[in-house]
Amino acid sequence: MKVAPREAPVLSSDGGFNYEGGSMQRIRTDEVTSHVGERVKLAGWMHNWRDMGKFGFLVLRDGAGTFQAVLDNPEEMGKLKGLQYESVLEIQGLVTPDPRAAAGAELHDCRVRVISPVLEPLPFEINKKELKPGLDVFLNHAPLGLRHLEKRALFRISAQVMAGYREYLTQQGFVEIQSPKIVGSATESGANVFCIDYFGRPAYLAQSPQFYKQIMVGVFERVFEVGPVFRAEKHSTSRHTNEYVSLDLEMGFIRDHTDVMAMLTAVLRYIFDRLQQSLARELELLKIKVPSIGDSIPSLRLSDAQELIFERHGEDCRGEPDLAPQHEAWLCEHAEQELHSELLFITHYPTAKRPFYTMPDDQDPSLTKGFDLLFRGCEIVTGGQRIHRYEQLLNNALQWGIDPEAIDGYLQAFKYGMPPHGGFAIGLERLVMQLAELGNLREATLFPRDLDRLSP
RNA sequence: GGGGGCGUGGUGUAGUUGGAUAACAUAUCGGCCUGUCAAGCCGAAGACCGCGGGUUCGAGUCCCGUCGCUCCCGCCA
Repeated sequence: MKVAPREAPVLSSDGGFNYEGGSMQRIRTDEVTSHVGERVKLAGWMHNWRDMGKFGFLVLRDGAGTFQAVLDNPEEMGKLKGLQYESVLEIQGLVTPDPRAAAGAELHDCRVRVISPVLEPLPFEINKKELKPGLDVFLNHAPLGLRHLEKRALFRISAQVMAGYREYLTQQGFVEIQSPKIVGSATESGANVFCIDYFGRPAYLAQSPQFYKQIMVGVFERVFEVGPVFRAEKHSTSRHTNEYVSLDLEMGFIRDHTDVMAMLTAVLRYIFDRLQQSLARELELLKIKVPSIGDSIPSLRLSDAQELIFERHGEDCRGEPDLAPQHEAWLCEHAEQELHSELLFITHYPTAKRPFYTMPDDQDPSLTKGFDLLFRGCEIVTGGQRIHRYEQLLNNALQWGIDPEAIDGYLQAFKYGMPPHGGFAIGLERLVMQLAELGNLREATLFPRDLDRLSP
């Protein structure tokens, strides 16, 4: 891009935020309307500038939102000359009520101060209603693109999902933990792990807090964790990345996996209610329809689900150990039409397909007390009851070809007594992706790590 | 690891069975405008059509290779 050289704008002598007359407290854009008739100071990014000739409208954006200032002084307007959008400005002005302004008020008689000028044109527009660039271009410019109001709304939702998760579980007597992300052995066989050099010894990035949260059930009974997990799978799909945030939980003294499913149902209901209360504007902006959860989420056994697919779609996947993405989509269609639910539990996956610590079903030990939760056609949670007796767990480990030595620390918890327990892991980005009906998991990830994306 | 699709100004797209100065929107730059809010109007600049080779009188368009992106499958959250 060729840019004509311009004259650099005149900056304040300190170039910073504090200056003479800077004794006035800066307020945020969402506080302005409670200062009608007063002079206030705002600071933020030049979101838009509509030059009408003798005057113009400057839309300033800060962490809270946007606010309009009217500039009609040639000297103040001249300070914007040569500045691109996203320049950081400070504006002092009189809060004046005006029905013509979207907020019902605006700043008049403004004085502008340039804090950080932006001189190079932006690679794409971020002050329009919709963000135009394709995924790749967007992600390469994430530091800029994430400033778009829709992206901000999305990641506020993401933050509130985490906050709601923490809030509800804390109320229910759960203790938040942080398990190590550098581990000495792979948690679950099969899944690929990232190997790192740990002072000359091989170590791995944790692919799940599974062992640690189970161990901590032995301490607190009820624990949860919000943290990153790492998967070295070389997959390239719209619903996988190599690092994501896992909302984990593990709880003791359960009757069976249905207690865990009930807790999951309750926490999701709480999160969804909370979103509607605290982020109504963001939900509206993104046209998000939050699903309603009744007394319970409908549930199907895997074998029944497969039977249903055979009957309704003619595809025979009966006997398969797992569902294909197409099957999940079909089942969710069915759940929405017949059961009036956008969420659907699938239970009783075969033992052979689940990890060694999964509790087998009492009636049929070839099946497990494990479940998945599907949401609008995509798997967002996996969970189940775990084996709590030492001998049974040890035998299973051996049967699965796992060296007990390698998971010695984990087994220790069981040797010294563990209650019946179970838990689950929600994929945060998956949940948000499905909630906002996005086409790609990366859109729900701030800085996605995938097969060939390591920055920004 | 396997399969499909797409690469055209900064960005997003159009470009017909191969045909002459590659179009549109927006951004950028200049000008006009006292109520914009995806501002509007006038003007300018900006792309050798990802790269390499081939077919042809002629390639953005067809073929081969290559690189990049994207989607699907396997695996999973």
